[in-house]
Formats: sequence, C-alpha cells, structure tokens
Amino acid sequence: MQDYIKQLNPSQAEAVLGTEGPSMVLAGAGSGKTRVLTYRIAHLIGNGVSPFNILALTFTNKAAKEMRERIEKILGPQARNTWMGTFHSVFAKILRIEHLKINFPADFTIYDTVDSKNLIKAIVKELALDDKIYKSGVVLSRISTAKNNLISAEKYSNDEHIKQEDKMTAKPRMAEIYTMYQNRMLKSSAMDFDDLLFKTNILLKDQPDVLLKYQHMFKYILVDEYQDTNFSQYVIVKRLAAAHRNLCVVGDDAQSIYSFRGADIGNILSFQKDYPEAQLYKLEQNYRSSKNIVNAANAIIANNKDQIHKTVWTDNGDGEKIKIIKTATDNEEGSFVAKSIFSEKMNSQAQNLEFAILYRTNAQSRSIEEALRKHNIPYKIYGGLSFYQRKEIKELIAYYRLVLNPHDEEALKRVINFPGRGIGKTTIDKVIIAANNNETSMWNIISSPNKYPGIGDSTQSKLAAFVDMINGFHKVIRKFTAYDLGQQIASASGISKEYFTDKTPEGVSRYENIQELLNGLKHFSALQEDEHFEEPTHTLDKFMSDIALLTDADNEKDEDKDKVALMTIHAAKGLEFNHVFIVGMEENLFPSQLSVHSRTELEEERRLFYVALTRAKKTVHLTYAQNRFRYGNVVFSEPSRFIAELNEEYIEKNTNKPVVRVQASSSHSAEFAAPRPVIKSTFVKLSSVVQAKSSSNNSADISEGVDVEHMRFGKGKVISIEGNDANRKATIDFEKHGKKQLLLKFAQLKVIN
DNA sequence: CTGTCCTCACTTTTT
DNA sequence: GTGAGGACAG
Repeated sequence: MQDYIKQLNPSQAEAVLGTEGPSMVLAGAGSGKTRVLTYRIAHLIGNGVSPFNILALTFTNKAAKEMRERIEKILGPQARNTWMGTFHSVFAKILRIEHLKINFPADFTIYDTVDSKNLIKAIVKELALDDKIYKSGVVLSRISTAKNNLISAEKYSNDEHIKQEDKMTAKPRMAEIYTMYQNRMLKSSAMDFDDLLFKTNILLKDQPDVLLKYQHMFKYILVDEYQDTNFSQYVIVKRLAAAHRNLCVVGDDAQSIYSFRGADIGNILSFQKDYPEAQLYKLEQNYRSSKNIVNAANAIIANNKDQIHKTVWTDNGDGEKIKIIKTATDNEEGSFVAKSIFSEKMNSQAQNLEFAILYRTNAQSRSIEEALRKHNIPYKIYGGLSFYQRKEIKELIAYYRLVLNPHDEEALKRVINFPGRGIGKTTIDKVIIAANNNETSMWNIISSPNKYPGIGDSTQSKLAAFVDMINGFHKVIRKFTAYDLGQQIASASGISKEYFTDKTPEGVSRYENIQELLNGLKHFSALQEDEHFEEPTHTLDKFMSDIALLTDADNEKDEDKDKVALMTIHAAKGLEFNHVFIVGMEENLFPSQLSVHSRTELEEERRLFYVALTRAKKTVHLTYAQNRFRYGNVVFSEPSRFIAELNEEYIEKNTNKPVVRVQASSSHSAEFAAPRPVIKSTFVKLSSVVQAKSSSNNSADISEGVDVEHMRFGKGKVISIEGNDANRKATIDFEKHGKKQLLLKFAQLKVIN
C-alpha cells in the first residue's frame, strides 16, 4: 500500500501525506503536480476515506479524466465514485439535483457563448440600442465579469460606481440589459456558464441545509490549477471547505493565463491569509525538461514582477539549445517546421505524437497545416471550431434541447424555421413581442397563438404543426433510448433529409457530422444495463445533461493518436512533448497587440510564453516570420520582445539553409497578396524561376522620387526607403492604390521614366 | 416569405 | 480570406 510513496521525492511525499487541514502545493512546471494530486487522492482512499467524501475540481474535462484514470490504475474501480470533474460540470450536477431550491426545472438548458450572445443581440435590438456600441461580445463579458464577482443584476443596477463606469464607456443602459438578460434566461429555463457558478453560490448561501449537506459530504476537497480560479469559484470552495478545512489547492502562479476570463491570481497569492494554519509545499524539481529549457524559462519569468518566489531546477542533462529561426513569410515558417519534423523523424525515429506546434491564435494554424499536408505529416488540430459548434450539430442539438426544454428560446429561434417551414421573420418578431408583453416564453405564445392577435390562420396551422411535433417527442423522452429518440427527431424535423439531399462537398460533410452525432448517441445508448428491460436508462435527457460542457478534446479517437499536435498555447497547458515548435514569435502577435499597453497583461503574455517553453522535454524551436498574412493581406513584423529576453547562453540563432531555399517560393505569394501558392511539383524548379525573375529587376536602381510600375498596383512614386540589404523597404504612393509599403526583395518593380 | 448579393468585422485565449 | 448578417428584389 505504501509502495507509491517510494516513487515520490521528499517534497512530493510530504504533499501527499499531509492530508489533514488546509494546504497549498506550489508546483513548478513539470514537477509532478498531477502525480501528487492523484497519489494524494489514492492515499486518502487507501486510508479508508470513502471516495464519496472526496471532491476534486479541475478546469478541463481532460484533466479530470486523466486524474480519474490514473487513480483507477492505482486503486481499481472504486475510484470511480470520487466527485471529480470541472467546476462547471460538478456544480451543474449539483444544481440539477437541488433544482427545486433554486426554482429551476431539473433539465434546465446550459447556454453556450453563442446562445448568450444571440440573446444579447436580441435584447439590444428590442431596446432599440446601437449594436455598434452595445456589441454582444463586450456586453456579455461585462455581464460575465459581474457574475464572476457575484454581482447580481439587481446589485448591478443599484451600484453607483458601476453606473459611472458604464457611463464612461458610453453604455449607460448596461444594467437594463443585464436585468433583461437574466429575466429571459429564467423564462427560458436556461443558465450560462457563469450562472452555474453564480447559482451555486446563491444555493450555498441561502440554503443552510444544502450547504451543510455538501460540507458534510465533501470532507476532503482538492482544487487543481488554483491560480485560475475566479472569485465565484473561490467563494464556493471556501464555503464548502469551511466545516472540515481539509482543502488542498495546487497551482503555479507562473502559469496563470486565464485572467482575461476572471481568473484572479490573488487567490493563490493570498491563500495563506485565508488559512493561516495552511501547510505550504513547494515542488521545485522539474522532471520534464532539459537544463537549457528550464533555465531559459526561469530567465523569462524573472522579468515578471507579480510572482511567488520559487526556484525550479532539474537534474536532467543540458540538452539542446533553443533554436531561433527567422523566415520570410508565414508559409515559409510552415515549411520550415514541416521539414524539421520530417528530418527529426528520419534522424531519431521519432513518432509524430512527440511533436507539438504551438501558436498564440487559432488563425495561425492554416499555413502550418498546409505545409504539413504537403510533407505528408499527419496532424491533429486541437481546439478551434469544436464539433459541437458546427452549424448542423448546433441545429440538431437545438431540436434536442427544445424537446427537453421547450422554453429554451435560443434553441427555438434556431430551428423554428429550419428546415424551412414557412415561419418567417415577421411571425417570429410578432411572437417575441407577444412573449415580452405577456412576460412569458416564446413557446407559450406559439402553443396557443390564437390568444394573441396578428398571426394569420395559415401561419397558425404551421406553428401548430411545429408545436405538435416537439410536444410529441417531449412526452416520450423517457420511453426511448437516446439513440432511438434522437434518430426520430433527426428525421421528423427534416434535418437529416435537408443535408442528405445537399450533395455539395459541404453538404456531404455536414451529413456525415450528423451521422457522427447519432453514432455518439448510439454508443451512449448501448451502455444500457440490459437487466432492466422495461425502461430505458440511457435516455436523451441524460445524454444532453452535460453536453454543453463538453469539448472536442474530451473524445479523442484512437486513429488520432500518432499525430503531430497543433494547438494554441492555452490548450497546451498541462501537456508535454519531446519536441515543441512555438511559431509566430512576433510583436503584435505574441505578445498580442491588445496586451502590450498594460504591464499586467504583458506579464500574462509572458507567463503564456513560460507555459509554452515548459511543455518541451527535449527541444524547442522558436520561429518568426517577417511577413505574415493577416486579415487577407501581408503585414511586416518585428521579432517578439520575448526572444530578446532569452539569455544568449541557452539559445542558438539560426537562419539556416532551408530558410533561404524556401524564401523564393513564398516571396511569390507575399507580393501578390493573391491565392496562396499552389503546391508545386518540383520545388527547385520554381525557386530558380522566381530567383531569375527577381534578378531581372534591379532593386538598386530604386531610390526616393523614382517613378516605378508594379504588376498589380500599377504606376507610383517612391516616397521613401528604409532598411538595408535584404530588408530594404520602400513606401510607394501608387496612383490607383495609394500608399503601400513593399519589401524590395519581393516586389517586382520596374523603373519607368 | 425566400433567396441572393453585398458589406463588414474578424483574430486572443475557454468552461 | 471567411463567414455572418443586413438590404433588397421577386
């Protein structure tokens, strides 16, 4: 039983064994944090604590799943009974159990961000406000911030300070929108992500018996990634832990990268103030990365002011230096990465899954993907548009949501006329107005439209047919398995047919996605315990109960295993790879241009870079492109300031051969801002062609005041020239296209007299 | 009420 | 380059 303790270093062992009372584990990157968490839980259960009395909270489903699997490996199936999951999923579960106490039906809908934004758009429109000022995203994040700080709509409306703030940002009617938003959510029996936490707080605050019940239940509470908790989560944890005080939080302030969504690094910084008797454990030995990587990462994070002191070190070898590669364009950056992966695979028999390509924004994946495809390197993109966010999936899911909860307004609006059934905008607007006037849901209006004036007879019968269909399914939710019912809904609604008849490649793919969702339902339904034949156990409501909280990362398939991973740095947190490429190391991209004006935001970007570096076990490549496609045209960029922050002794600058060779091919696209270069048959041939071309225009002739002609922009005059050699850049005022900046080495300019 | 064309905003990160 | 949403005609 005590075996596993031997697998731990002294500070890890202490952190595992100190189970009683509050404790904080500060875990440097790669220091075996997950190991400590899982062993701690295993240790608790091993010493007689019931799994039902343990609550372990994480931020992603993936982290929860991984922890569960690791505990199961140590202890066997009894580990399954631990309360383990994301904040959102655990408390959604509790809210469904306690729904009567908060006046919600048990099968309330969870709105995702898109639903929330749509609702806000609708409200802004109804209030006849300017949607350029009250942008849905901005309004939602304002509401979200309020909720995460436990400020209700009522409190918000009565707060003078907030009122002033909203006046300053020219949004004096924010409070009104917030209030209407909550009313509509209530009428729709819906909650957004923040509500799940907010309502949990209300529940625990206003219902002492409920609080007592869960305090008693959760004798031991563990929180992973504590540095990423927001105020709302912080208070929930504090309340639940108040009785037993067996609270263990694990985190690393240097890896706090979610302050933009309300995470408060202060929660971890002030833990010892909240729990003066708290034990502090520091895990400082890094087992993951080479010395070069660990030291470089330390040097980076040392530039930040806000941090808890901690010395991460490693026994591992020096390893290779961090390589820094400059390329001319983003396409070339992609080729460089693909070629490096290819040659590394050749040289060291590395598998695809040992590589990760990390970037700041999802939009950067394109050029990388293209290059990987060209080199036949299998890859998988993590994040981005998730399966559940695809149009066709959202539509089918909306039908399911509506069947479970007909008051779900966003679901109703999405499908009431899809596939088309002649219920148009005019009718929908009338229904919305009637619903608002009568303080009720849209569903209640269309259920008896004859009570409300202005809706014609033929429309009424169309509405009745729709209502009957949904009602019909609603009555039999628990009579069929999720698959049987889901299948019937897909065909009766016309969704299946709609996409089946669409034979465009897009339509075919949408149809396949529908089938995939139905397959998921089938798998789910197959879990049916066959001893009880009479009643299906795996019904649609069960399937749907947490689908809004799922993301793609949660159901990885086997065939995706040996693939190069492409993801944002945020998505890479908690993962590790032998070889890491961090691409787009450019000013205004990483750090993001939105962050460079404030110190705290810049520090968060720096922590993000720290996270990226520390994902690597063996090698790190940093690449940056001088020209990059953004918003459809080429922009010039400077290398990221973070590169300059890297200590010389850990790095190796490298503008090596592959770079020069590729330059020619990408210069092609860079200048014409036209379709990406089609992949060519013979690489060498093309580059020689382009080089020949560029040598024919003698850029040395170009100087200030000279008239020039450009293939695409036509005639113009050179205003100024800056930079030298390969980086000479000219500002040219074109007759038809105005001023443009062009790199002379790419621009094919002809001097005219 | 439906379909098409055009404009424009988008690119921070996620439960 | 892309996708969503609005304007307008049929």
